[in-house]
Amino acid sequence: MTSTEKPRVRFAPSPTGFLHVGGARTALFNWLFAKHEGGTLLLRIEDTDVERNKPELVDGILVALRWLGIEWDEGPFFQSQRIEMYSAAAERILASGAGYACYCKPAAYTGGDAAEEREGEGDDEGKGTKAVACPCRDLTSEQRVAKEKEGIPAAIRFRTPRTGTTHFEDAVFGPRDVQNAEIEDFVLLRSSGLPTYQLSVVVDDIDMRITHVIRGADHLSNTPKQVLIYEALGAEPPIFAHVPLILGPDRTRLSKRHGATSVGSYAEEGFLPEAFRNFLALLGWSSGDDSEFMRTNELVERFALSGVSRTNAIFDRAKLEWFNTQYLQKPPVEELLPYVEMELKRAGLWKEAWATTDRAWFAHTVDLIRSRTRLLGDFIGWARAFFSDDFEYDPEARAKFWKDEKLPELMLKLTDALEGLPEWNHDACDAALRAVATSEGVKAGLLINATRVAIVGRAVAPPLFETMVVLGKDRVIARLRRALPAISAR
RNA sequence: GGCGCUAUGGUGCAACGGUUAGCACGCGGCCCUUUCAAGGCUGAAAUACGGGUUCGAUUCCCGUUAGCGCUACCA
Repeated sequence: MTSTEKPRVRFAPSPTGFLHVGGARTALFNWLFAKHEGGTLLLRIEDTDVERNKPELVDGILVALRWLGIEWDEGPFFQSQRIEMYSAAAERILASGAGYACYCKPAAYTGGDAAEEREGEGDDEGKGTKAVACPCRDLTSEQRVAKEKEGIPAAIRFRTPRTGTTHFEDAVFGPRDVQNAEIEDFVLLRSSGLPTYQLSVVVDDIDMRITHVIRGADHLSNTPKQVLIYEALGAEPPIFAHVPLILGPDRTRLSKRHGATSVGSYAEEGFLPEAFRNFLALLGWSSGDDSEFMRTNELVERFALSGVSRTNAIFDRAKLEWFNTQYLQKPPVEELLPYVEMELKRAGLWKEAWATTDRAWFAHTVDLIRSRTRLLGDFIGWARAFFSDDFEYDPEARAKFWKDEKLPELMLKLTDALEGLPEWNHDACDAALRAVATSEGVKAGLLINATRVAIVGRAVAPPLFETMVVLGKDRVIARLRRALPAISAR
């Protein structure tokens, strides 16, 4: 890469049906880096594994990326449609002598068992040895011809140098030198003709002129193999940036056991994309100072690979929720309106007027409610009564605030007093209620709390008088009268 | 097993040889108060362990331990 060139990065997930939070963070870092540098982000689907090569498994990833607001400039490209390139590259490596045909039968990986088996057998030898080369490495041409005649399908392996070291630069982990003796003769092209990850990733990154490979640290150990391929192909390796992994609360890799692990599930739960982004950005990266709440433009402005940490991070849902609360409450309400609209539509509560004639009311109401929300679902949850007359009284709220025996009588008086109000605003309601409390010799809080339950059905809600104004006189009076029997019944 | 990476409160990050080790989430308390939030103040809480190097180590080096990753004809 020449210094005048703008960086080109890529996000290259394999199709798993959904976007994992770890993948989302990798995508985010790539995106932030590209935006910050004025570079280009490509999306590439790594579907060379036939079992994962299903179109429907890609959709979930695209949907999740769009939800996150991560847009790519080129792609998506599908490796499954570029197969010829990989075999051509493998043939070139074979022809150059940097690779060789291997006729061994594939040793299928079976998880921990295989590893244990390998340990178990040959206790005396083989233990603690360096990477062993496949016997096919040194086949004579006659032997090779014989194998071919037998019709044994060949894979192409890389002929790793037995000596020397392989070097590469990692923007996060620094310069790295690995002993070639530690690197086995890995497979480039499977006997099926399909490439392995090591090959396809390099061929594509060369072809797509990728300048910075930003990916999970789980790829760090295999990077030397890829550098070897770059060299065999006569290409300059990119700069690597391996970002630490995201772990579950038990410090193991994030998985279903830890609950929600796909970004789609957070979208459904009512998290805001920007809150999720901000939270994710801080998992393994910091701006250098103590800034945490950073709007997206600030994230883009401040993002740098030098701020990426080398230690694995644990996904902390409580902090995610805190971020969501911040993003629900701090930005201008207008930004929130579309999300609330979607939520209301989902619950079948949406009225078109709120987008037109009553837009001001809608904005004001959302503004009032959001001061005590944590998730978007709260708007149709405890705040349902702001948007619908069809709501229920929370049993706990009733038990707590409709307990006083004088309440039926008091509430009737209060309702009448409110109904007689010539003006309906915060102060008028406030004064009317306090007047009743004073003349009846009770604390205003008694009436305030009882009224809140009557008009919104909940013990937890925004300040009462503002709520009354937003709901309007007619509704408040109607709801108070409707609640009277229930209050009497307690 | 081999190779590698990492190691600051429960969690996420600061401090990149000299600070009373800072911030945020979470937790406790107080203030505010009309419920609940938000906000303000405040408390408890950390340099994994052992050796070096240095006038001085969270910081540099070595070892130990622990966690994680890789070690597939998965990606």
